[in-house]
Amino acid sequence: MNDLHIYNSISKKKEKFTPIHKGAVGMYVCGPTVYSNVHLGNCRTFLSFDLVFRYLKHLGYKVRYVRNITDAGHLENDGESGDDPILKKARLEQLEPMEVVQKYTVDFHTTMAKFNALPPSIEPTATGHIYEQIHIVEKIIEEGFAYERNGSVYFDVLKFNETNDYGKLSGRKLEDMIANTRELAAQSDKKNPQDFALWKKAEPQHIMRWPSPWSDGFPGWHLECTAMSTKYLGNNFDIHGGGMDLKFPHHECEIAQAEACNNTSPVNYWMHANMLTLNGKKMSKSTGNFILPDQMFTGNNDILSKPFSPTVTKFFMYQAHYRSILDFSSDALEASEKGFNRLMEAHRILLNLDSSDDKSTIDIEAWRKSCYDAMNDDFNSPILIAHLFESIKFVNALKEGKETISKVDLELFKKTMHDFLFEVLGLEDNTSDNSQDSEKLSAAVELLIELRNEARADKDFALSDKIRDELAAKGIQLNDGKKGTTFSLN
RNA sequence: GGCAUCGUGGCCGAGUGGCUAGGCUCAGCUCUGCAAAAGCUGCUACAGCGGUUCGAGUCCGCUCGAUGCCUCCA
Repeated sequence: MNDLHIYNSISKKKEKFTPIHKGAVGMYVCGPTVYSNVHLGNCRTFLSFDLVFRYLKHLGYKVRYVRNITDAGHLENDGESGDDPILKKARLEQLEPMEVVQKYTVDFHTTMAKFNALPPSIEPTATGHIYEQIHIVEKIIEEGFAYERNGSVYFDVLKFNETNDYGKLSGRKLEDMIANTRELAAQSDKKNPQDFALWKKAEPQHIMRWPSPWSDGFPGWHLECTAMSTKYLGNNFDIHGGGMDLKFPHHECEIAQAEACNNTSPVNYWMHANMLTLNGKKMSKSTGNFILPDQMFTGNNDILSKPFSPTVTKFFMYQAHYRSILDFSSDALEASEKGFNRLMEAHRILLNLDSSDDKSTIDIEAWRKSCYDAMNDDFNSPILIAHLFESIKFVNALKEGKETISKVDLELFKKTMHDFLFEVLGLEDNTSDNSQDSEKLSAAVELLIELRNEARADKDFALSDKIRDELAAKGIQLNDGKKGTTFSLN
């Protein structure tokens, strides 16, 4: 079916992808914490995994894609006085915590829809899986890898590390971590600073709380992902993804929890998407160094020279590999937009091409293979896009009759282009919508083109240039070609 | 301080040790009444220093610089 290789963060190597169950893939991706609008950096990660999801499906796999919504309680810091960002926001906006969660979950969904990202197969919430999380804590205690203190339960990292390897994902050694611990005077219930909370007792003012065998409280941050991934995908599943910044401690803790609980390594392929930077620094909610998707789409921001559509933004992101840091700038986006428009124009020309020959003078099969080779090499979308650009040369040569193509090859060409542009990359050609309004506009502009051509025939260039320039000023550009004049909207 | 990643031509950005990535910009040409659009052609770079090798952007070492994680973050 394929020769897909995936870079596995835990082995730091590209490995041939072999799913646990033939023909099916289980994939879990850490979703957003819904206490504010998702910013563009958040979106990049989800779009990276949308590409993975789409390509796996395109290859014919039956994919169960689980992406959680974190709607409860992890703490801003691990100290006793930690604040839950959702609660904090609820106070700030004078809303019930679940109103905050609802508001930003909706925002997340509408934003991802604008990017034409596919919804996951299952989108579970932390608050919907309290029972499962409590159950895991009980099991970890039973296995002897957790202890209870004053109503809270902590994972015993040192104990775990005696029999397992804590730090194998992030490449850390526990002894180094201990050596580098800055002794913060905070009076903690933890035995060791490296331990992390599985269950936290709620302070009286903490609204989001659930009963448990240890206290009225809330689950630790890392726990929900273990609970929900294993519930829906099994104790051992194929792919776990997330942002690079979650590698440590979040994913490390997930491995520890799952191994402590189920005595098996939870994930076969760990994938980490790299950061989107702004001014050379990671986009981040807490530092304020970010741009919101809607600010991009409307142009309502101080960073960019003009608005950019969701599909252009996505195309820009896919021109870099998901494991590379990508810096965000107006120049880079404008370059992408021009390239994107050229690609879409070529695709429209391709759709109107006919086969006039039995023989092909271009090797579509080889080109098609190079597209798959690119994606099979750890989802290398920039290489794929380079090949798509290469095909523009074919399209133009065919259009001008410099090359020929057989009927079979032409169909294959069209299908391959369509598949990669729209199914795999999930782009949208929004430059040519066929709404009724655009048909009326088209009729009007066609009339002006006709009048202009009459003026040109009469050598009345003052008039013909006026029509051309005035339309251009309105964002309607006339394109004079050999076969007549067409127009495009800017 | 610890762990890790990265440093590619004017800009963005791929690169499995040996063959032109690609996009944007720019220049020339074709087309055009002139333009624009489109097309074609051109632009050989890999932070620095040393090493391995017949051969290194690609491997190793050092130096410089940047970033990420080590506290919530995609």
